[in-house]
Amino acid sequence: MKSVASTSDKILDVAQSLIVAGGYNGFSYADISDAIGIRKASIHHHFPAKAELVAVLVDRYTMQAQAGLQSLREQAASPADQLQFYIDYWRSCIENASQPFCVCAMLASEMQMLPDEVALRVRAHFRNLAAWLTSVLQSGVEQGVFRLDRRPEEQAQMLMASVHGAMLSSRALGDPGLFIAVVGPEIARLRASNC
Amino acid sequence: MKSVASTSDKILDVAQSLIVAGGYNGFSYADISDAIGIRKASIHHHFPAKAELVAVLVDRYTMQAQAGLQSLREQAASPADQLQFYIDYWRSCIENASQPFCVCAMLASEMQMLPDEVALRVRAHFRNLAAWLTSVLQSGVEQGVFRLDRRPEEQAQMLMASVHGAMLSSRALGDPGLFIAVVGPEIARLRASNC
DNA sequence: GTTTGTCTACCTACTAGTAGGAAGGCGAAC
DNA sequence: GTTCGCCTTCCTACTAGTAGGTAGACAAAC
Repeated sequence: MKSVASTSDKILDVAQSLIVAGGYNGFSYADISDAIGIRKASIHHHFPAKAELVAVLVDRYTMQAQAGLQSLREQAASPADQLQFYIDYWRSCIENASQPFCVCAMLASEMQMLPDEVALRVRAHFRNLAAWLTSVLQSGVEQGVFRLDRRPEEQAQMLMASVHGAMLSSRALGDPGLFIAVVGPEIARLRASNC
Repeated sequence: MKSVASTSDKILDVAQSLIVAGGYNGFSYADISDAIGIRKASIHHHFPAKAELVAVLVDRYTMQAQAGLQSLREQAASPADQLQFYIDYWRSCIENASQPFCVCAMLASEMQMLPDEVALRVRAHFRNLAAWLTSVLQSGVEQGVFRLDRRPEEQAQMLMASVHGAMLSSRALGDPGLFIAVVGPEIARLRASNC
């Protein structure tokens, strides 16, 4: 329990923001070295190979995300609030530019050339997120706050795609507000579908 | 009017499929060299710098896309069919793996580290596509085949995000069928919103 | 006294890009 | 109708710089 982040955490932090910016091939050990003032060889001491570094990074990211989503499920009053908190999290990440893209979404776009150990973990994150969204939607239906016109699994996939697509449009068009303009109506529709 | 593709077209073709697979930093002149059996220096003769190659590639892609979308507008009977043809195009690209991702969507994810000349063109493609979708939705509303609960521009952004997000999920989960499973219901909803 | 973390110094392979020349097509001058 | 110069295309051979990764020394901490 140190007061400052450990070197390996600092390495992962920097690597993560570099991946968010430019993907797997968009950063090098030299970039990390420059950013935190440590020699390249020292990074290799903590993470012998690049694929391993990114695999550990994705593991950490997935665990953080799972923990965050799990606590959302436990703390937020209704499934509608849980969904709202989830997209609000990303809205703030994008609007204050602290993390304008999901690491796993970034890596997923490069799926075809990712080392296996990384690709498997990225795929797992997508499955986890889809499962979480499905479970939230399912609960919402049971509690009568959502009215879906598709099975919860399908609706969850649609929602996840919308979130990632909104991140991409937001980035492509350089308009942080576009994220919520796209995702907002999408979740509003789940609640208001009272035909 | 040659029977075979010119060298520069072959270079662009190969570069495009390499970008679709791994993005801007995911290919090199050596990769193209290997693929079409020409020396690296010869590629530099046609495209002196990498940024220029990709800029020309995006220009070509955008022009092809614009031409295709334009002819869709002119040929397909109703706006609903136009939309259906559009997503059917991508469905077949993804299912037969001929082009499992949009070049500009791929590049958009790397926006932050793209050379300006490329980034500007990618952004233009997003604007063009959004404008086309807006115009199709608008016509659909006027002809009474669509019933939107948002302004056409907003609905177009939502649809575009859905398409790109569906491509990403499809790739991340290695499930080509997921694309249509996500996008299909999304456009079905535009037609069936007869509350 | 071994483990941990960092360093300097190095390696090989690859990156984008350049210099300069050979081979051939083509139109004009003689 | 052949020679001339220009242009295009491709080549070999090279550059400077960067990629991921390694070997081994050193100091502090356990």
